[in-house]
Amino acid sequence: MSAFITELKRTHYCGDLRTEDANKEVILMGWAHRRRDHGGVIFVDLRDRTGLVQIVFNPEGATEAHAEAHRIRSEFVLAVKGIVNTRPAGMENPELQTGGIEVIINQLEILSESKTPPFLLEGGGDINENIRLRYRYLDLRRPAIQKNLLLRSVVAAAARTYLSDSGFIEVETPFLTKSTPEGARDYLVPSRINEGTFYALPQSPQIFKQLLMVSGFDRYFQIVKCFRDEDLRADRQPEFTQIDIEMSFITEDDIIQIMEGLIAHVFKAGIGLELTTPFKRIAYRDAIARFGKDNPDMRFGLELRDLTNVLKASSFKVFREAIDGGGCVKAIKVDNASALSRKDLDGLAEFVAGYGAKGLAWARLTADGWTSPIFKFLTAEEVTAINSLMEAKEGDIILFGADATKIVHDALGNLRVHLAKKLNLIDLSNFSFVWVTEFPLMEYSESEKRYVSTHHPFTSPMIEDLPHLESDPGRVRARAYDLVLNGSEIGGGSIRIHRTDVQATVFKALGLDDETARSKFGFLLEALEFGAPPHGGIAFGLDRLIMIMAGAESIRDVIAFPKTQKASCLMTDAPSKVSVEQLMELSLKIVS
RNA sequence: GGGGUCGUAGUUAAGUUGGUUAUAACGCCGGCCUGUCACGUCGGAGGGCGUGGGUUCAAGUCCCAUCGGCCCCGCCA
Repeated sequence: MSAFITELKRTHYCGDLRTEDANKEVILMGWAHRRRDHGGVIFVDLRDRTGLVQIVFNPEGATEAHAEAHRIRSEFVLAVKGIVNTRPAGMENPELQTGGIEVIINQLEILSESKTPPFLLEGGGDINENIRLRYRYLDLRRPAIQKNLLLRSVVAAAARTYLSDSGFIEVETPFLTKSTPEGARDYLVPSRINEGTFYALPQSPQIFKQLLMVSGFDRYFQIVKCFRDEDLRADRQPEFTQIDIEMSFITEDDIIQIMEGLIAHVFKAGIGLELTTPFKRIAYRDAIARFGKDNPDMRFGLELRDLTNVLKASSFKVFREAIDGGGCVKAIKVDNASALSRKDLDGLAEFVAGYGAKGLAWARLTADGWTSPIFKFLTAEEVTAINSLMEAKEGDIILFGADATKIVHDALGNLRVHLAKKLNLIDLSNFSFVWVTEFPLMEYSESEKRYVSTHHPFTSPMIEDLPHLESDPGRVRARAYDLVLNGSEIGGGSIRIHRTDVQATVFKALGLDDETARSKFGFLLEALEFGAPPHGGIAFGLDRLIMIMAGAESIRDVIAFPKTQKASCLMTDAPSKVSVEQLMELSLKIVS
């Protein structure tokens, strides 16, 4: 039996050895990735986080080590001592970084044995995710995931360096804080000491970072967990990490410039890519008009074009009713779309139905003109006008959305992305950044029958729109900006309100009366009365940023211990029931 | 709350219009093999088809319910 305690001290990592290390005596520690027993000589691929190296047990020489090596199985933990050997000519493995050498072992200690792993660690990601998540610690041994977490660490470190060097101070804000009425659903934590009351986990440190500006810290940052009790998606987890930033005495342009520097810095550090700054900018209004979304993916065309004007007088009922009802008709054009079959077009109609569109009219341009189910409903002039507006030519397909404006934008905006993926129109090596600006300050919520903040209630209105704040709140634009990367929102922020009177007006427009505003945000309103500097900030979603940098398909692949779509952890089995005693301490009772 | 999809040996999958002892590959166990690197080779073990009902002479295949994974809508200031 092995001692399970070794006198050996590691001298090298497995993946670091090169031909220059030939003839050195090395001591390695790692996991047996794979074993090839030839009856005589035994090869083992030894793995640690740096990679693989082949170790060799020869029957002559180190007899004891060779005998012990027969016991080695997958994922056994080994300590080995041996001599780095340049591989015999023709025996190099170009697939391995260490493929030029191998280590001839003269001492082996099995530090830990392993049960047969429930899945192979070398395959791709094609193992059922429930198995991977249940044995997450084994899944995390896979090089692909390790690489993602390493990238994450490098990017976080680079962000800290850049921000520290730019005069930002890292301050921690509380996790046990106060529930706020606006925004996402809070995760609640019952207070034992104060019976019947609850803390909320922060959706973001928003208010605290503003208070730090009032305190005069001038530049703050924090790489911090945030919590939102909402349903999950491929790019959304209930707990996620933000790079949270706030600055005083600045304007939008100052923030944007410094943040472009930050993003460029972390891309260089993380994946060695030199980004070109400044990034593009687009007003919210134009983003919606051209791309149907406020997070436009600008790596490809397929832009939306507005046909409402030329179809105003159309007798085609579907267009007519959409326009008369205050909606619009828009279209996107697919160049040389012969690849799109009739069946594909039906599939696209089904796709847009998911966004509330009642149908998807289309027209295929052939040598003889339009092939289209709606051709007979349109006049020759209308067809000509559409062709001209769409700049359509033979072989193209035009796809129409006619409905309430929001539905048209939703349907076509998402269809645009769907088509680009389907038709491989996206250059995956491209990183396309764009700042989206001039967001509406608030939007009318049908469900709540009132205006709600587009970002949050502390966002400053644009000065020139201030006069409309009470008369026409929907018209007021915000001093807010989102950073969009490849169609994904990776960050967002704003210049905040630093004047009590403006804040009060905004609360009022949001339907928050004085009393409610005082009880929810009294401390902030009060703080604004004690000399608040003009300030603003931004927060980046670190998980999403890493996801895009790593080319990961799921946010779970860049988080060490993620939750499933039902917000549970398959490894720890959280959330779980607690004892009656625990509930009693908290004065809680489960009623359902 | 809703839509879609998946669940068959440890893993990944196949399983025809319901029909005898449920296939394969990899992995695992054992034998042989001194140069492989997804080693090779010979042999072997291993599941009753997520769970619970139902239809039927007969269910992995059909129906209902339920649990779980994934994708999406709603939701995510």
